[in-house]
Amino acid sequence: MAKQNNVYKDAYNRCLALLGAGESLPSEPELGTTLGVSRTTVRSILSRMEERGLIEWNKRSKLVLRAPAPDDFFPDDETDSLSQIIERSFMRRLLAGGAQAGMQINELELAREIGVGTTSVREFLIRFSRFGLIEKRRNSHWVLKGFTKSFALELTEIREMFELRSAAAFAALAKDNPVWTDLDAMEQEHHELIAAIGTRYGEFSELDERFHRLIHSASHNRFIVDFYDVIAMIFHYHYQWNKTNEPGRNKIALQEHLQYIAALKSGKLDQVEKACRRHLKSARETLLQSIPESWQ
Amino acid sequence: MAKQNNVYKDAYNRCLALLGAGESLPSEPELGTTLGVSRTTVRSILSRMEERGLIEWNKRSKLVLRAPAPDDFFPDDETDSLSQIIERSFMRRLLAGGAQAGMQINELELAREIGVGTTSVREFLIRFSRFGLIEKRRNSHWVLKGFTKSFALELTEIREMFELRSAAAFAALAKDNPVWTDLDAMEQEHHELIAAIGTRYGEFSELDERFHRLIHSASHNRFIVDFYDVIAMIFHYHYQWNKTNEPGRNKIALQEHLQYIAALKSGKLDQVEKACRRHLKSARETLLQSIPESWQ
DNA sequence: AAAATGTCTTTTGACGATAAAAGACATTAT
DNA sequence: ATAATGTCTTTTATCGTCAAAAGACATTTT
Repeated sequence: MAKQNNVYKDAYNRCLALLGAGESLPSEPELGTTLGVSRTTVRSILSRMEERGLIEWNKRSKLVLRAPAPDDFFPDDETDSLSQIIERSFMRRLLAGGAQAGMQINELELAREIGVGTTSVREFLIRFSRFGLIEKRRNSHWVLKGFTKSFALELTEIREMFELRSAAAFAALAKDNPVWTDLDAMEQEHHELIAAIGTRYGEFSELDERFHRLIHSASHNRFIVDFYDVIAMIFHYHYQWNKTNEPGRNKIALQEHLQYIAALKSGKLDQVEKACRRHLKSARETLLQSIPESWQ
Repeated sequence: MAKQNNVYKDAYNRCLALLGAGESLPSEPELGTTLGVSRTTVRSILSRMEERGLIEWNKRSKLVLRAPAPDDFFPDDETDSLSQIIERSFMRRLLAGGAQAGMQINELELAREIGVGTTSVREFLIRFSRFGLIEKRRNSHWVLKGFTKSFALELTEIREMFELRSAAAFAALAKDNPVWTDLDAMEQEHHELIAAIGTRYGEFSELDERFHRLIHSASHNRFIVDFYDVIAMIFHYHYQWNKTNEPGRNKIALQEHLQYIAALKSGKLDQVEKACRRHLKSARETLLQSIPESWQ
């Protein structure tokens, strides 16, 4: 097989959600924009929907015949992109413990075990290398540097530099800048999540990422903005890894965010710095706690 | 063709330089270490040297028969790695002017024009993306962000943050740390280069990179150290691009380095900061001047 | 016995091929 | 005349393949 049609399958599943709403579907270009795919893929989706009796399709008219049933959806594991599959598989091995610093990474072996071609694994490793966890030996294997304490410290050092600077830039933005509206909306979301933290604590991770990305965007610096990808990646897996007292930790973080937001709104730089430092310090400590002692 | 044997050719050329010196060559493993290649490649090199009558090879004895002649060397363009070829070719187009921000980058077209496979071009673009000059649209083309003024400003902003921090860490290192010896040697090199700046100004670029990398290494932070790759890459092509008053500019930079070195040795943090700031400011201005107005 | 050599196996680097997905252009509908 | 559709071309994502290069192991030399 040359290429999986997961883009089509994923877009098809997302398109099923649009069926309930109206009486008929919008035009092909509009659907393409909504789903983030080309018209070619939209037309494949519409073809299948017609075949499965979900819609009646005749040129511009796309009448919805019935609501989608559970078995209309493609299975979740068929909608993942290859790079997601490889990333998950790779991170599972990395965090599963057996991964010692200095270990060699074998492209061919990885590809065989995951069941994909070597090209995809190579490309993944090249993209992954910017996270600072692996390193290439010229004309030879990759070396695992390990998810160690010093990795976490180096990562958070940069994070703190970048976020302090971004926060200061944010606080200095004119009050008519649309980011303040975004911040207000997020503040509201924080209150709602704290109120229901007992059941909704799992939603913290996503809100946390959106909040910090908003602040970093104020730096107007692509290197700072891009670096948040590294942080988000590490924290994403860290959250999956360390579940001890998750609701409690998340509630504290949310409260720190609220103080941080208040400081930003006040426009007082010393308060912004203080609130930012406090929050980043506890984020760092949480990250450090999740690294097993054995990895030093 | 599956793979070029440029590793072998490059190592062969470098190995020819070792022939003049002694009466016979060292062992295969030792040669491998010296040349940075495997024993397999070393043995291919020795085979060819024997065929060409350069050495007499019998097991451990590798007697040198004659000094290498100019036509013993492989042509320079056969010793470059594919990624170097692609990088040069890509940067030439980028700096040749026709490259407007927002332009699409076509993998297939690039591959055809350079005369290489698409896989190599894809891998190059993925690696290159960390320089912040291009961006990928999912399932689609790459977009050129352009070598613009704002790119230069974002790059130098990070550079200044990282280098100020590294310089402070450097100045605080214990006096018995081996980096001080390296710094002394480099100071000497600076004096020598300034004395002969009229003819040797072309050597500045390499010394500049070594000097700044030494300082960054004191940060003990992989993200700071790795970021110097981005700076080095941009300045490498910038130096090739902007040749106006090169000896003069380089002399000034060398003198700034000397003040910077003196400040580091003094251990006085305020002086280090001042010298570092002054040098980075003039480096930034030189970079900005080389960006054509038309690129805004 | 420690290191070097001879021989063989495995992995990396790079290519062409192919289905999926994007995109271009002419035609048709409102 | 603007936008949507039908049709066709081009590009991207991924694979299998193969030579170059690395690496492993047995054998030989000092």
